[in-house]
Amino acid sequence: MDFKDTLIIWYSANKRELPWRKTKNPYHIWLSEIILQQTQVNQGLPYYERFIAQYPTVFDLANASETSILKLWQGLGYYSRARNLHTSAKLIVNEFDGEFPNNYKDLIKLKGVGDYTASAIASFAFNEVEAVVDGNVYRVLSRYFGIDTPINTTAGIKEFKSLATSLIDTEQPATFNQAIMEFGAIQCKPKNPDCSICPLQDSCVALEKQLVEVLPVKLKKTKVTKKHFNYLVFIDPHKNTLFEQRTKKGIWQNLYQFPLVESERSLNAEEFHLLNIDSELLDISNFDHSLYNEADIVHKLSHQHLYTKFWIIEVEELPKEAIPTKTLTNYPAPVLISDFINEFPF
DNA sequence: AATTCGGGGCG
DNA sequence: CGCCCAGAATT
Repeated sequence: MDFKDTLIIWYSANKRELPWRKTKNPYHIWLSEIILQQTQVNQGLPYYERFIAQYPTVFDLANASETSILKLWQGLGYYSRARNLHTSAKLIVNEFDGEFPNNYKDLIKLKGVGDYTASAIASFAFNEVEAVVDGNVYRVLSRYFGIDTPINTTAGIKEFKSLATSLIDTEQPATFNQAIMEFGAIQCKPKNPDCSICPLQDSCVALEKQLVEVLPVKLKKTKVTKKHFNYLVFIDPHKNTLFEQRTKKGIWQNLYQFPLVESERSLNAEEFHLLNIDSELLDISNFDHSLYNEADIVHKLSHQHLYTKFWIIEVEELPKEAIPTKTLTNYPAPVLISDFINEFPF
């Protein structure tokens, strides 16, 4: 029995029941694939259910505000996915009359849809013969064929896409793609796979050469940078506060936060008070403050560690764009901020 | 080709 | 602590 048949038989016996596998609706499949980018199934699942419930069609998503989409996305990370989702939904509605692109070539033109996602939608929704190559597929192929080409290089990307294309079951591309990914997620998993029960154990090069824990090869990523964040939590007598949108490009773009002052290092109260906090709308030359957290709250991201302090500043008056603290949870915010909002007794 | 984008889970 | 996750866009 060949590679594809073994995988498909294994899949039929071991697959999980997942909601996006029960539909051919390209919009729903698209939503699931964007949500699942760099995200484990268990983490993405509740977000998928909420998005389907709140935005049942591409028209609902296109007509929504970006802020409400980001709010529903809150906590999932990589927020450009949500912004691109909205951009592409509007394109599909306004330019394609709501007709979803139905082939790889057109799908990959959508913002946020690259080779993997275009292949996934094209095969799952439209039965196009296009091989998916995600993290699972890299692992399965590199191990089974004993390939040590680094997967995060141009050469590796080309080599594995070509190999996957040569292996796909052209009669059932959707099932093959699901099968190889599920196999990577459950059987040929990153750590401590149980090769003794693997249906491919007799022909797996990595198992034979004891390379299972070595493959796939991945070039090391860059080191993390450290930053020091000081959030200014103003509170006036009416329990209003300042909460503003991050408009700059970069991390957490278009999410909301308290006014932020970065510093070179962690500040104590005296050093903080000496900061020249400049604001046209706010005279805070003489304010009283207290420190919410004595020790820095360390928020760790893939390539940044954020050492954070929240400074509570009680003032008599705030500019008119101040909002009631009760409404803070209506806005999309980074986990770092929303955790504070949920914790702090306003 | 290298970097940037989040957050959570796991050994 | 480092690596991984149904990757893509930007530099």
